[in-house]
Amino acid sequence: MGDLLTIGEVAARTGVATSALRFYEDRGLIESTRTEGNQRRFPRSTIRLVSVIRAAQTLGLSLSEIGETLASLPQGRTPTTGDWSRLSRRWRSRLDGQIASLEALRDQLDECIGCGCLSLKACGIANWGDAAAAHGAGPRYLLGDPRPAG
Amino acid sequence: MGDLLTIGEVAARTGVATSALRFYEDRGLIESTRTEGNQRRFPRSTIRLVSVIRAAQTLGLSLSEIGETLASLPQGRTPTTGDWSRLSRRWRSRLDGQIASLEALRDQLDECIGCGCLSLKACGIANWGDAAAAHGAGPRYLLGDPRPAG
DNA sequence: GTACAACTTCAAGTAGACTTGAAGTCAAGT
DNA sequence: ACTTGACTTCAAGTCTACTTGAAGTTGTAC
Repeated sequence: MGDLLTIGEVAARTGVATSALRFYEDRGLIESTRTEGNQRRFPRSTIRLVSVIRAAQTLGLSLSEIGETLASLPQGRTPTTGDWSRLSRRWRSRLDGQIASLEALRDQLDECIGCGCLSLKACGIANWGDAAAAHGAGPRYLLGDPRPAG
Repeated sequence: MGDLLTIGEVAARTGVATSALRFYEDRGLIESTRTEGNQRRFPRSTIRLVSVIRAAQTLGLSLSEIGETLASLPQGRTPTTGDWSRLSRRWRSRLDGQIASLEALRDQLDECIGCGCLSLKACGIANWGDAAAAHGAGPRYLLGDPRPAG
């Protein structure tokens, strides 16, 4: 009723499971204070923060990347209008890059539809594989994984 | 030298690790014959097939989905020009959908850049979280996960 | 003052797509 | 023949992002 929310309230308002919220806290993405009885209490701003985290995930960012970005905000938390704007702009760039990747793939696919893929040398599909391989082995992120391997 | 390749040769030509190729075979995505000494020998067409598998992964398809699609090809393997065209067209649709999702997200982000995200009610960012939550819990696929949960 | 939902921690499980390692076999060059 | 690199199988490990379960504690409504 003050401006502190229980983990269940945050879960209800964000649609994110309490287990996920504890997980986020564990990873340093969100923070809480504790009651005398050791229960978590989150500031209201956590709701917005969780929304931002979910949005960033939709953009393909990993939790650790999101954490780094959030940690780089001036005071570490409770960002200002300008902070949000910068964040939005940064993610917008990433989004643009992803869209561009997909469009390139679409163009290749269009060529492929035309050629029927019977000539490996002529068809772009052969190069898709090569391009993907250039990123090295390991778990693969979607959309031409712009992330470094580390 | 004939038209049969060792697993190492397929790996070298596709950039996909031998362990991954064995994994694909295990999942029924590719097939091989065996030498008398029990070593795998792949037809040349496997190179193209692996390229297609990688491309499909870039589109966000899971290996099992890719397997289903490939299995639905007329004789199970060695597809014709028309088969590839149909595949390409199907995947092109998916690609278009993904691009549309990202563009929608970009539009929301643009609104957000304008509003500064200080008003939860007015800003689209609050709805990103809601939209994501609507997909339910569990491992999340990128790009508005168009896949069913099963 | 007690019932009961909601909370706590911690360990283990899940899914997808592989990789790594162990222990042994095959193929090709000299 | 023999070495050596490529191959074999199978089990277990890796990574991300969580979920599930067990066993116990807290907060609040009645």
